[in-house]
This record gives sequence, structure tokens and C-alpha cells, in this order.
Amino acid sequence: MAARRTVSDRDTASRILDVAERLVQIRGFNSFSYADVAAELKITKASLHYHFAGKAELGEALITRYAQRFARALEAVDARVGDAPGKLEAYARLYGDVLQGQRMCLCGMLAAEYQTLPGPMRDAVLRFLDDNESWLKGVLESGRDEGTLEFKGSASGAARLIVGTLEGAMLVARPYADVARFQAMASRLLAGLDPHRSELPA
Amino acid sequence: MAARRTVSDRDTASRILDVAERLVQIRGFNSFSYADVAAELKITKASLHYHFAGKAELGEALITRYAQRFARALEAVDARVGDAPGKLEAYARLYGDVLQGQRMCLCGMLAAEYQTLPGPMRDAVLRFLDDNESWLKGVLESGRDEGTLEFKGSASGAARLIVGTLEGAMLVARPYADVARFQAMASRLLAGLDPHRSELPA
DNA sequence: GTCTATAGGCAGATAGAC
DNA sequence: GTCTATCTGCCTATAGAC
Repeated sequence: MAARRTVSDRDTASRILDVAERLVQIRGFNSFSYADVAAELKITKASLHYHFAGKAELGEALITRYAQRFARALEAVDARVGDAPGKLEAYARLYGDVLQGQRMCLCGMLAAEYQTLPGPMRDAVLRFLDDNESWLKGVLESGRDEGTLEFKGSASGAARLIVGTLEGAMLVARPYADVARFQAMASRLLAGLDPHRSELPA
Repeated sequence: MAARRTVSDRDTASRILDVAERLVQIRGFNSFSYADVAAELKITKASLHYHFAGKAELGEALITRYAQRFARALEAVDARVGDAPGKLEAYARLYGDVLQGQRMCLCGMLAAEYQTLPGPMRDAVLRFLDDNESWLKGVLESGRDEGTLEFKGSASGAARLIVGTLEGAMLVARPYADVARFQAMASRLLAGLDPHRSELPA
């Protein structure tokens, strides 16, 4: 049986991604440096270039890994939760979990910096947003068919509103360092889609 | 009678703020430099330091001026529009106007970069958000009293959702360079508050 | 894979002439 | 008010030893 590995025991490339991911989510892609990552891992900047040719490639790898992890989380939600309102609730919780620890959604942060990103990173950010919209669209259509969700207009339009609202809720809640502020916005958003949702707190 | 001044005729300090504001809204505070502003105005970096001691002071001045302009725009809305739904519509339009020209809301961009900002800039960003919430809270309370708006829970909670949603709608619409994407989200948001609002487009 | 050393550039900022 | 010149520091990136 293979030895169980601890987090700090993982490949150097993974640990680089871990540190860089956190720095991007907290400070932004243009506000962290190879020096920051190297110092935290107690290796040199030159070593980073062995694992990731340049900052653009590191950035691409960050988005790819983040998107894969997010996709797995959505699969887990699909496997665990049967009803559409519960899936939306779980979806919003994913965002809330990220906000714990002062982090912004990786791709929300990169969306803000979009105009300064290299092309491949831009494409990856759009793919992440499209994938989110697509999953939500499916949930919304199911919920409408089941009669557990109510909304006007197209499912994809509603899906876009959910993505935008949750990203924005993170954006404005983070300066206040107040997760409850995010939760309140998420609850209101979902209450507008689920006619059976329990009453809002004040 | 004083001579009418054109935009390019204004004080150097104002022109510096104009250029810096656009750069921050498009690229972010940490992704523009004194060199960028100086080159565009065809003056030197040293001259910028005469008008604004450092980048932090320039950043503060940017937010102050932006907040004042926004406050005047809200006063104009109050003077021009009588009904609460119309005021919300006009409020959303202010955001849409900013998005034309690939710009993010100044304070939305700074919210993303919040953790890297100097203290005085942080405070100014929070004041901007608080002022927006406060104005919206008043509109929402009037609308509820008049019977022109319907929402559950507190007016300030609903106000926070509006700010968060519009900021998020800008954030995610901008990478697609698609103002219609923003408009669709804004329409859905307002439709959830105004029972008499016309049907959504697909 | 990780290191030392360094290149080459740009950042924000300052001194002092005009 | 604007300039030239310069400083110090950090940035990304590379060469080449181990």
C-alpha cells in the first residue's frame, strides 16, 4: 500500500500551485511575484521556472486546476443532492467556502484583471464562466420541470444572473471581511428562485 | 463671461485624474504606472509627483472624485425621476454607462484589489459602497411604502444585493465585451423587485 | 531539481535646475 | 510647474554549475 501523503508532502509543482493560487485569490495575478511564492516555499525563483516556464504558464495551470476542482465539486453535488433548490444551495455554499479565508473566486479575480491577462489565460477564464453557466442552466431547467424552481425567461439568462450575483457578492463582501454579508445576498438570490424557501433573516 | 473650457483644456491635475481613472478601471490600480499616465499626457513622471505626492495619494483622489461624481448623479436621478422603480432603472443605467468602453466600476475594481490597497484607499472604497447602499435603501423604502416595489426582508439587505449584483454583472460581462449580458442581468434583478415591470426578453 | 549569479527592464520616488 | 538625471528596489527570466 502506498504511503499516505500529507499536504506538504506533495509534488513541488502542486505546492507551487497551492501558494500561487492563494496569492492570486487574495492579491490578484498582477500583484504577486515569483519571489513571493519562492520565499514561502523556501526555494529560489529559478526553481519555479523549472516547473513553470513563465508567469503566464503558471497562470494557465492555476485556472485549469481550479476549473477541474470546481467541476469535480459540481459532480459531487449532483451525486449527493437530488433536488434543484438543494443543488443551488450547495452551489452557493461553494462560493461561501472560498470567501472564508479572505479569498476571492480565482476566476472572479482574474475577470477583474482580464484586460491585462495573456490570451491563454483569458480563454481559460471564459471557459470557467461558461462551464458554470452550463451546469446552472441544467439545474434550473430540471427545477422548472419538477416545479421546485420558478423563474421568468430563459434558464441560461437566469444562470448568468446567478454567476454574476455570487461573484459580485464575494467582491463586495470581502472588503468588509464579512462572510455573513455574502450569505445574506446569496439567500436573497435563491429566495427569488425557490418559492418554498424559508423566510429571510432580517 | 468666462471662456468655455474644453476637456483637454482643464487643469493638469484633472487631466491626470482622467487618465489614471480610465487606466484603473480598465487595468486595475496595481497594473498601471506613473509612466503610463505621463506618456499619455506627454509630461514626465516627475511632474506627476508635483500634483500627487505618490501613487497612494493619487488613488485616494481618484476615489474621492469618483464618489462625488456618483453622488451628484444620484442627486440628478432624485431630481429627475419620481418613482422608485424608475430610480432603480436609472441607477442600473449608471453602471451600464460605465461598462460601455470596457470599464469596470472604479470601486468594484478596487474592491478586487482591496487587500493590496493602502489604508486610506480602503476606507474610501468602503465609504463608496456604504453611500450606494444608503441611497438604495431610501429608494427601496419609498417604493415599498408607495406600493411600487415588492421585496422581502430589510431594505438594507435588498440594497446590498443590488450593489453586489450590479458589480458582479459588470465583472462577468466585461470579459465577454458584451454590454447586453450586463443589461440582461440588470433587467432580471429589477424584475424581481418591481411586480409591474415589463416581461423579460429571452 | 535546485542552486548562484546576473541580466535587463520597469517600478515609484527624489534632487535640483530652469 | 515642468524638466533632466538619477536612485533604489523589485520584477521576470536565463545561463550554467552541482
